[in-house]
Amino acid sequence: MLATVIRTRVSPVDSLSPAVLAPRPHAGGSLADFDQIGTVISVRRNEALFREGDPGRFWFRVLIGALRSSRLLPDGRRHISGFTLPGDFVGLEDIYRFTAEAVSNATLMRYSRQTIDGLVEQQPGLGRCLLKLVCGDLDTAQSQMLLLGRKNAAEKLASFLLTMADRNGKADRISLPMTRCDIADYLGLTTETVSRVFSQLRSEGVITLRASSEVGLKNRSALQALAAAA
Amino acid sequence: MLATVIRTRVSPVDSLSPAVLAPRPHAGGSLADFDQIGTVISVRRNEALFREGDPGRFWFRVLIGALRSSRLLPDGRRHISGFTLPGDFVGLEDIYRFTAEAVSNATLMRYSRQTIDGLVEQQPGLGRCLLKLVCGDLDTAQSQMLLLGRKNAAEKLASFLLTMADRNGKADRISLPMTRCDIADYLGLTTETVSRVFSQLRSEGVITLRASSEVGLKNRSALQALAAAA
DNA sequence: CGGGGCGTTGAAAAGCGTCAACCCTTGTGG
DNA sequence: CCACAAGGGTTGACGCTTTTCAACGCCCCG
Repeated sequence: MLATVIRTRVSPVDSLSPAVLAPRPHAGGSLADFDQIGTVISVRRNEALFREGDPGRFWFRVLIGALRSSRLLPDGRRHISGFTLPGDFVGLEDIYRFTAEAVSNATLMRYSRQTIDGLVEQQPGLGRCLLKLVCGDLDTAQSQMLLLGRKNAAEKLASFLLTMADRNGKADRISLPMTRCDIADYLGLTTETVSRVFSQLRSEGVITLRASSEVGLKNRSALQALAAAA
Repeated sequence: MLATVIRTRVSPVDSLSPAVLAPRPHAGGSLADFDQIGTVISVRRNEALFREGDPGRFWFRVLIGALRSSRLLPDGRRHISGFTLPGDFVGLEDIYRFTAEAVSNATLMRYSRQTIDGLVEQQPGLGRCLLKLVCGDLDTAQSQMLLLGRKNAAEKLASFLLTMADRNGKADRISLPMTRCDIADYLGLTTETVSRVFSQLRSEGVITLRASSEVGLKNRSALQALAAAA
């Protein structure tokens, strides 16, 4: 096991773009209050932020980089329930229900759960914000269940690429921080199948791949047709 | 489209067992306050309580019967994100994210969202209760994603049967209110595969089937071994 | 008595997984 | 500076699980 998975460093917070630090649109304004009470920390690629079953003493928000939230079956099969990207929160539970690891070197804000509970006690609007955040996560989870249970490999990858593009500022080129294996464990596929569908989409001219992690969306409507609903 | 999906009837609430009306163990005591402000309604099998995209004006709790929450792809493929059984809540969103229909004739408590918001405003503990409820739903959803993405048909059905038995009071015989098709759409399978796995488990002596909806758990540890983690 | 919904079973097909080989990049140590 | 190892990615061949398509039985209700 890793000895110390969380290491505190001096904050590079001044170099962050304001857009990243601003609350997410649907989160409501009050979340900005949290910026006062957080600590900036860093985690390195593949380090765990917390593990399934740990007491949930902190809440986190990604500033730079990306996290993955995963669960394991006893025989080692893994599923990734989500990726946490800049601006997103993770870890609002009494006891963590999954393991959170860094997909790439990442910089985070860490909020003490006690402090948050205190703030919520004072400002009831903040509680509504948290409730909305978790309801949004639930909505996302239900979309993902539809994907996992009812979409084929190409539809899964198309949905994934469109979602990543949207979260990445709706650009037509995305830089994927996670490996093919991470994507496979997120979509309920194997790395080989993910790789094959990437190749297939490229050969059809739907996407470009200048490097394996650099995806250009050449034909968005084709992707949307594949993704069907999302 | 159904003209009136919600019909109010005189309450048969006196006939309910106290266990059903009591708050769920992990929900905290304050939820009992809601019993004062609700209306008892009935829905008939296959009637919709609300539909994806409707404004979320009510919150519901099942007293008798069962509901299914489902989403559709444009071509008709369906996924059921969950079943709502006696004691469970459903519909805590600004805008409903899925369609809720009755799996069997059902009796529900209906709470106005406005009234709930007012109560939460007065009692901050209530907000924490709701947050915990939604976090629990998120936990369940993530387990289900692991199931959908990484378990095979037999493992899926074993997990499902054990979960249903637990929710049904941990008995060794369960009466399934939903059809094979509902189960299939919940587990990301087809009705044929569900039926085949039922037959296979019966032929292995793991379960009994006196009727297609009456399942006896003969060999719980075999089911648990199949379900692996859940 | 008849019809429709639901469930079961069989045979064939397809999609995805498994296994294996190979390439490329990166980083490490001699 | 180069050699080599390790991790990630791609591609091919093959096989298995699940889906698809079809037929049929059962039960309930009109």
